[in-house]
Amino acid sequence: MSCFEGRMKEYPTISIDRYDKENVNARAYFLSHCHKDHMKGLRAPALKRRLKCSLTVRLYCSPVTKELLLTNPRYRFWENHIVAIEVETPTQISLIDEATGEKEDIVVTLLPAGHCPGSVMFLFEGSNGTVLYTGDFRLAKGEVTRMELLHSGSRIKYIKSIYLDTTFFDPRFYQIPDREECLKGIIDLVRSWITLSSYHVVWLNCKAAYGYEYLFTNLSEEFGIQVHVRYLDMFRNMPDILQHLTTNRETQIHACRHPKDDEFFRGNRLPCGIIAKDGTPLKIISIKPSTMWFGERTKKTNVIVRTGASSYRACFSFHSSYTEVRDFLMHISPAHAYPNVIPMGKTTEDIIEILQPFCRSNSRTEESMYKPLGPLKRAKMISYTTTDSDSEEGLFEETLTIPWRRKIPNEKSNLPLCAETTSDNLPKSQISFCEDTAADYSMAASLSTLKNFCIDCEESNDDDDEEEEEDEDTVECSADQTVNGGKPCVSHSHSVDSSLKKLETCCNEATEEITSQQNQAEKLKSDLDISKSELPMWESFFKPDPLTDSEQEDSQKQCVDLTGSQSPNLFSDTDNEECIYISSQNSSQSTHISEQGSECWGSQPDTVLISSQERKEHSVSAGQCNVKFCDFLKPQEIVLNNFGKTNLEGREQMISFKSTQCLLIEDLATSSKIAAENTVPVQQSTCDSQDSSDFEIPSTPDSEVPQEEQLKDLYKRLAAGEMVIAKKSI
DNA sequence: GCGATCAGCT
DNA sequence: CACAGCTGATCGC
Repeated sequence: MSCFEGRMKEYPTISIDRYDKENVNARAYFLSHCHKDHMKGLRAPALKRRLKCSLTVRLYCSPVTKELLLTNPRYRFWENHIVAIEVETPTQISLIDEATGEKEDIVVTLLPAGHCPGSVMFLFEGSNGTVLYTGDFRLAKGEVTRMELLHSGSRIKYIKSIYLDTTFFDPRFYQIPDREECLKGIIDLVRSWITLSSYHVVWLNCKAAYGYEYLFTNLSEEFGIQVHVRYLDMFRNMPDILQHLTTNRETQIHACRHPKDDEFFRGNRLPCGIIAKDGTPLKIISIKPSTMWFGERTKKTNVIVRTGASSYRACFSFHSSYTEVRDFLMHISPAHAYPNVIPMGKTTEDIIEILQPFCRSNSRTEESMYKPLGPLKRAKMISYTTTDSDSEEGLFEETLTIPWRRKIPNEKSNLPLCAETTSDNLPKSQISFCEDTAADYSMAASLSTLKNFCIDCEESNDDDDEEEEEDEDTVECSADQTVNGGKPCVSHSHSVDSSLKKLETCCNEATEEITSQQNQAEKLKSDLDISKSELPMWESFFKPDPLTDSEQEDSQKQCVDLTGSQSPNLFSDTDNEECIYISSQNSSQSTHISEQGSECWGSQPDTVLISSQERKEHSVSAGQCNVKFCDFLKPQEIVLNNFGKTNLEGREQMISFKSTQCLLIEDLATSSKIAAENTVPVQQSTCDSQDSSDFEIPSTPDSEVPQEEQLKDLYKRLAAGEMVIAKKSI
């Protein structure tokens, strides 16, 4: 939840995402997206009075946010005071003090934030410097490098301050599976259920908030079935979303709400109360998208976890993970960073301190001043337009001109369409977007988080939440795995020996991982055609601990039970490497939850883990993932290459702790002028060949890659809680 | 009656 | 769980 008070130090006469108290008197208001915690005071009497008295004050937001806001009758009074600004269109705004006539000009640019429909970041450029307010955001690693308007030429603009979404800037959320992986997990689960019969329906237990549209539209496209929701009036002018939703209850995918929907579900009824026409009871599973629930889990990182007889949790996040935020912040490298979200039990100062190492102006000035200033990666071979006349427009401002697969929902179909995969026809660019190399985590940051991480990844989860169902038993850490900052965790006791042993194992594994990354990075440099499957995966840190023999037996037994004789191997979880990966080749022919299985669920002992952990190349080749990133992300962010030069550079930089490159500090006046002149979307063509330069990895002069022994020593010292100080090698 | 705030819940 | 948002109780205007 946002704790941002509404005002930025640099531009205190404007208010963002807060409209109470002193914010009422702002010269201009900004709204990043339509979530209630960013709308505090937005319909309060004080603000209504202000609007009546003022001739100049306006609320600025994206066109989609304006639409969503004005659809709510309670906010309709804003109609004549709200100004929609096109995304990625630098726009000058005059901030006028109505009492004195004093005027200040500021250029604001809205940048897509990938949080929910209409969500944006605000980039402000004016006499007090360039500042970025991120609102809430979810951007994949590397995406920031492709945001042209954060760059000047090929270099990142000098950002004086960033006001940052720190919701998951916490090692517990070190890595969250990316959007397409989560989506794919859900799609696979939904497919496995609704294809059993027309009486099999899924209920998406989503909280009433904007942000799940991406899920609904993709499910709808995948299966050709509209998703039942209680209301859809807010999307009346957004055909892209509207066509995938329905208020007709006769569908197999529901996202409807009812105040007592959990009670309904327990009674095997949907919140909307729909029953089969012939009286046959519907067979319902619930899928609850969650992030924090998964953040607490350390043993399994599967994107889908069965939590009850017919209940599942699906990993789904509107916010960037720790590594995503870190990547974003490291690329921006602002002089100052302020958190918008303060976790319980922490103070703003605590978080500022954590953010400080990623800023330019910290004490280790020279080291931190060295910044690769990663060149802006431009989209290649993709064109898009703002004036596309087909029905794509409306929601996300701009539209890809390249076609993506589109299935028209079949409203009348009673039987679910087991959608055939057609991604083979897709240009690869559409599905290979935003793969991470995973090799580009910075060494130093990894080192600095290792200690926390080791502790974290072992943290206990005596999670006893979830439905009070008889077979409830999510497989979690056993007591002897518990380490918490060297102290026993509250819920479990354990021996110090076993803790140390675990820690040591963890560190050894980490060393191997880091060494592996080193080698891989070297290999990357020499072999640009390297297969991505060979890239080291930090996620392997999060791999489940090997199951005990009995657990394995249970797991296998359960898998067989559930799948019957159809495809027991699908459920093999014995190698502890990949959990259950359902390939596109066989998933359409074999279901992975059998009818028979479902009827036996009451006696099933453990959580069933489904899908996930597939390597990146799976998500590319499997072709099941019908992702329309453009729904949330600007087309220019879709690129064909994925090896993050910036991050590799950053990694190298951090390995060698060198500081050789100057910062480009932009002339503010020039910057403002450029911004003001660019009142149309910046679409400069990249005449210089980015194709090759994106893959060039210049080595830092005199850099020195640490040896394994050195790293081991570092880890030992980190594990022992010692302060590790990097030697400057110049 | 309405708004603000908080506890409780999901 | 602190995600985002509801409901209901209480208090003040």
